[in-house]
Amino acid sequence: MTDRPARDAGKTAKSQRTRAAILQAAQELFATQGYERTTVRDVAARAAIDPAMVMRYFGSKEGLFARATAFDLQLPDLTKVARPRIGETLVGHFVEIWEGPRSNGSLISLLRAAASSDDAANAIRTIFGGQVVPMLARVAPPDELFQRAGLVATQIMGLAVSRYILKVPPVVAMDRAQLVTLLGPTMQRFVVGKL
Amino acid sequence: MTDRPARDAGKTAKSQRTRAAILQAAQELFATQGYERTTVRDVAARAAIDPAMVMRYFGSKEGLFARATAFDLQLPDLTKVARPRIGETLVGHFVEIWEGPRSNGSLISLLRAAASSDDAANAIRTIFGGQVVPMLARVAPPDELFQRAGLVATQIMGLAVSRYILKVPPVVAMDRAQLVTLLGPTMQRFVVGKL
DNA sequence: TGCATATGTCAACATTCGTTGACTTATTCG
DNA sequence: CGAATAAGTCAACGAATGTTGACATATGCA
Repeated sequence: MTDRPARDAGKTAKSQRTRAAILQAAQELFATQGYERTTVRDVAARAAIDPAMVMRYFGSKEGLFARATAFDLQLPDLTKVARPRIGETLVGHFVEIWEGPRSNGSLISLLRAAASSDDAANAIRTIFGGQVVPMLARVAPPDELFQRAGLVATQIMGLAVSRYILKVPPVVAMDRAQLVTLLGPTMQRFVVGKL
Repeated sequence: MTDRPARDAGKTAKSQRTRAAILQAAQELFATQGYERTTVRDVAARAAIDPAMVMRYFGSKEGLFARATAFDLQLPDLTKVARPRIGETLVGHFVEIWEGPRSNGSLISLLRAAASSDDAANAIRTIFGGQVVPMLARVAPPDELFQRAGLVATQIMGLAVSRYILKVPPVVAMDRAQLVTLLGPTMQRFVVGKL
């Protein structure tokens, strides 16, 4: 016998494609409808596969959600950014993550889910603690680091909520350059300015 | 026959009490769990009444939600506030609404629900258009009114999301006075400052 | 008191959901 | 080729949900 211990693991190229299709459908639906309103059947229909395949590949709806919302912010090294432009850089980077070509709806999915799930909220806190705080630690005053990180969170999350979830008209109407110009100074103050 | 056209309308004092109990239970649950995860049975259990009573008094779960999230921001008249303190006043007012003694979880309920419901998101947009914009119109430059209202939205909603939904630790740790001090200047700039 | 109306209880409904297991088809490899 | 394994299909399950209607009880008025 061949020593293949694993059964039903996605090995072939074809399976990778359907797996990716499920993942993409899930990301789109989670991002636009949140966790509860997104059903396994909806995901399967959009991916044009059988609902049972979702279970085969991801174990459960929660497993699928965990995979669909795993991502890396790829935050910049702020020590390599001209100090007066840190605020603008940060705002631009987040908007790029949300709207840029490589964007999937991951962060927005998580944010939507966090509204009714402590697990999702905890995932966002982990991202902040593990990615945003370390980034700020390189340029912000150490004794105010967490406070400043919290302030950054309020502005960044507020932008995301207003623009992508609540869809507040004037916020939706702003283009990326405007967002950088208008929110950059606030961000600058939160990171390295006088509080 | 008596010409009473309506049947089963809450007329007696006793019914008003149970009606209020249902409403309070609903507000608490909607605020902490969001719309989807809050079941009619949960509300009934917390109010110590029968699930059928919820339907009798509010028609449907959606009807209950609509009643539980109807509220008035009671925003201040900014023309009576010293101009340099407008920002601090606004931040303090919102925190008071959210945490003060007369607070019910209405706004937070709506915010949670908006994550997965376009109707709820639209309700928040209506509140902004009907209450926040008119308030700002009395002190903000008219040609930038909507843009400034949008910026105010990003900061206020961001604070609410970070503090009450995501529960970002440093944001939760700040007391009201700190919030006013830290976010006041940003608010000030968004309302009457140089953009 | 006695009738009418409001208030509350109970059980059941139809539907939808996540999940499972048996089955069939396609693919790989000796 | 032909056996073994992966990929995909199908029908059904048990549980939970919003909602309904029949029924029982309490209350107010003539």
